Amino acid sequence: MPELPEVETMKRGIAAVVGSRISHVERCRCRYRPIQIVPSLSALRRRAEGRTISGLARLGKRVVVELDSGDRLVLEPRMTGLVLVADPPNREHLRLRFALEGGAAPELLFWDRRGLGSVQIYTPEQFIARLSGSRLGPDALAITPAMLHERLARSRRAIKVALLDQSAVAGIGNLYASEILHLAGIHPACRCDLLRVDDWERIHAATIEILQDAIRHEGSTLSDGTYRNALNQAGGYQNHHRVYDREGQVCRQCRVAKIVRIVQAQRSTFFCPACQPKSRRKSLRRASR
DNA sequence: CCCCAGTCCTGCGGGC
DNA sequence: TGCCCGCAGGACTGGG
Repeated sequence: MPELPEVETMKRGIAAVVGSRISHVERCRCRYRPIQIVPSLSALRRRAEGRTISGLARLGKRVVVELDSGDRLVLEPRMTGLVLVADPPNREHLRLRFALEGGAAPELLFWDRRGLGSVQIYTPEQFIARLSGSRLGPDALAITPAMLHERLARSRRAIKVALLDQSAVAGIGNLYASEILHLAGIHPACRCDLLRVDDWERIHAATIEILQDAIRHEGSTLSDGTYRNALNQAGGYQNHHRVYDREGQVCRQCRVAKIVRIVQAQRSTFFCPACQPKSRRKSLRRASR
């Protein structure tokens, strides 16, 4: 579930690892299938051990650990992965341990309950080839209204489905796509190619506002409790959700309609039928009555 | 190229 | 009480 705000919170939470030297990389013994390491555990060890962490970045839903060699260590939590510098929720799902020296944090941990996450080590060239251009779009907090329009406006897909396309814009996942469209007042099933310029401007503004607000609250920890920050603490944004996981509850904006859940591309979408009408004309007619 | 369905994985909750 | 099934949705792949 970690999307841009959760991954940004994880990245900020591990700031203490910058300047530390990675003394040892250890794949934890556990009864589950080992998580994917690209290209391999031995390559990760060879290229990371002895190196100093020179910086941290985030790209979409990935944490990027920059090494003094120029190599980039990419931590990709996917559904249930966590990046920690404190004790993880349990030991049994701990996947990878980076022992550190010379800094404030003794270790950097990758924990993943479902094991869908992935860890990669890339040269600068490999990093660009894998994580830019046609593979991964601009980060959702760096994109401009014009870029968003350019990358999505010709698509015939529903806007909610298109916002999940990481090659168009990186960082938005299933939860925040619903939140963004509610703030923008746009029905999630609207076809991208039927949206107008001012619709894209509202989607862009809502994207920035929702993601920044969620970062301020350190992300969303849903009822399954999986997401935690780098210190194994829950986020707070779940208490501010406009629509996500609120099916049947009254819309916090209009205070009249009830939130509806639909399925798009095999994923849940939540929206308010009053605040997000299918066509603008209908809502204008309603407003003028 | 565009888009969708299927796949990976584990934990949990509902139905019987 | 236990077992089975469906669901959760990150990214990727194969195929229409």
